[in-house]
Amino acid sequence: MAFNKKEEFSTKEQSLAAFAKAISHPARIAILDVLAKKNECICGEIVDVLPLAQSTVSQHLKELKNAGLIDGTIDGPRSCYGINWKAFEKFSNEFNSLFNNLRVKNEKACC
Amino acid sequence: MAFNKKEEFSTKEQSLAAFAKAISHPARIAILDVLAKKNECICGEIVDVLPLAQSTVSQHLKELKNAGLIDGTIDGPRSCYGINWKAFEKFSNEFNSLFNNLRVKNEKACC
DNA sequence: TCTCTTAATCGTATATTTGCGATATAAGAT
DNA sequence: ATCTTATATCGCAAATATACGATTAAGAGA
Repeated sequence: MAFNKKEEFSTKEQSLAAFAKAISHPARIAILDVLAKKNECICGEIVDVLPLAQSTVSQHLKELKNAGLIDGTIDGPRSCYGINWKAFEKFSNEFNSLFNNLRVKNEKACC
Repeated sequence: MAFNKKEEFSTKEQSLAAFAKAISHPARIAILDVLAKKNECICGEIVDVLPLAQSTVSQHLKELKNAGLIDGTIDGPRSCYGINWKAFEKFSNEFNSLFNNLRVKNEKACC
């Protein structure tokens, strides 16, 4: 049981679900907000702003990184993060595609 | 530990995160797709289309319902589901607000 | 009434997520 | 060389999510 059946769905569905998952926690939305405001290159500043421990923030950053939404580069003793705008726009478009698709499909079915 | 710290974030962040969570599983995206295609009133048809057991589909439907994205009405021995387009548009707009907000904040920070 | 169909719910197993403290790592400062 | 600072990672605990089969509930039809 509890086998992972996610791969039985379409690639598009999986990709959208993965993106949604990446932003499915308020902490990660807050992180994106901080990164957008400061343009790039913030590290422990995020920890100061969020009500979470450093290790927890680090974990959330890792997830955003894995999802491709942010980039992280090591800059001396600290880490520099920034939004990957290219990936961000891609996802934003995919989202709107999904929304529009649902609307269009419904219009066709309706009348 | 593992205390839920979600409520320490802003209402907007929580609400967006909750919506993202609702569509963070391919099965739930697939369900929305089916509901859009058939306009409304589908029940066990979803089970036929998805590679999941009836009880699992029922659970996913419940989550979408809790998130407010779909409505379910009992129609005799069967259940009738449909997308709650009002809520859907609300979320769609909130999403685009988030995306635009991040873009604007970044432009200001940039130069 | 009894049966069939449809769907929700319960119980259970397993997997994943969330969170923290402690520890490791790595670069800069002293 | 050692100390400090910044972050990542490890190990753990608790909570949530995912999935299924079995059971329940409720209307439809014989």
